[in-house]
Amino acid sequence: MTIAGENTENQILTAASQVFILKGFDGARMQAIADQAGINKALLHYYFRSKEKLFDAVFSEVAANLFPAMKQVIEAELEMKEKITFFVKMYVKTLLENPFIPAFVINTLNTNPNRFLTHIKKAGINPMLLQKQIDEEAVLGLIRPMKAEHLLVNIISMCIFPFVARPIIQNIFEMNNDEYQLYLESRQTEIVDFVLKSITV
Amino acid sequence: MTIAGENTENQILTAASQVFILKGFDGARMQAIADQAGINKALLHYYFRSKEKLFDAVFSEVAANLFPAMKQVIEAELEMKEKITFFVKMYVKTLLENPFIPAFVINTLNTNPNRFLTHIKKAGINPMLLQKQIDEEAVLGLIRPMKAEHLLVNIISMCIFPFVARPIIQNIFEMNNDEYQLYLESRQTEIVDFVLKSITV
DNA sequence: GTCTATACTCTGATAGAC
DNA sequence: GTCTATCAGAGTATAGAC
Repeated sequence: MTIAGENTENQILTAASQVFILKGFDGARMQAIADQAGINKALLHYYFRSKEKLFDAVFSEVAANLFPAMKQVIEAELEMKEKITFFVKMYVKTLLENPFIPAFVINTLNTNPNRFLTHIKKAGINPMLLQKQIDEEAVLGLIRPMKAEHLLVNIISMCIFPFVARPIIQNIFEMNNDEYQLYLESRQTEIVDFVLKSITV
Repeated sequence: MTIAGENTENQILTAASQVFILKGFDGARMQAIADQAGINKALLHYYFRSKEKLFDAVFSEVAANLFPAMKQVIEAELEMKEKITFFVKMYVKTLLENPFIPAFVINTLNTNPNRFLTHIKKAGINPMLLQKQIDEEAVLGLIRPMKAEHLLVNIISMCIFPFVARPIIQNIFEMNNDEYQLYLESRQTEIVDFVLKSITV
């Protein structure tokens, strides 16, 4: 396989990511992807047989990067409060670098559930471990007792939502783009504060 | 205008809502809407000139019901903690009755931002009022000082997110559909608890 | 591997009969 | 108002030359 081939394949994947993420599967056009990659439509089909297959390749890659970092933090050897602090900062930082990923996943999830289901292997996150730690620290009086499925979802909700509902929030609070960027950054410490205050006994 | 006409128009709007909400603008097919309404495509164009206009009609209706109830609670004459309790319970209850609306709005927001922008009149929510109340109650020591744009977004995030990320959450925590329904219901009190504990001085 | 040209299907929209 | 039939354009996919 020639070097040119490798490059083209990556070019296509990069272009496809951008278009699919921005428009979703149904809104994306093969022509737009070809343009973005600086090639023609025929070549897309040469490398990936169909639009579906191309989407799968993109989605796999995106999905693959969704959980591992999360899992690593969740399973780290840290006290819960440190873990939360670390997790939120890392997670919001990642989102700031990939602000359109969450909406893309949510969109796929809801309008093309079948397409998503073929990619679900398993998140790989073990909520039992998290629950165990919460229980232990609750006994020690470090935090209050709580269900893992609420704590984790609460935290992730607050991290992600401002990225997917941006236009609405920006409208309600009348922020311009620069202000919203600052707002998103400020949420890192804000969410940590909010959560820690809530779980402190 | 005949009664039959009125009925047909409503039939179309109902069918169109269902299809658009499930598939998004790009994924929706006029044929699917016609089938759902029990009529043919031509009649869709007779009542609404184009797919875009039909979508606008649907989206207006959905968007119109998004904020008013919210606004009413936010501007009610209640102490902040009561207000939050009332708001969360009402809001999650509304979502349980319309579980696909949030994903639909988020999808439209992100893949067809222009389409959404034509509908933004103004949320009508005045965050200044909320901030004023927070400030006043903070002085009285009823709650801790906080920025309205964080408190409100935190609350709404936690209410909405489990509805748009359902498949992922359900997968991680290995819940079946019945369990997830119970989970969603349990979040009403869970979110209230979580927030009140956080904002208590 | 990459291109141009084209086949074929789907879909939004219209014409015209009833 | 409602239907059948059909058009025009867009979009995915393929054929075939280089």
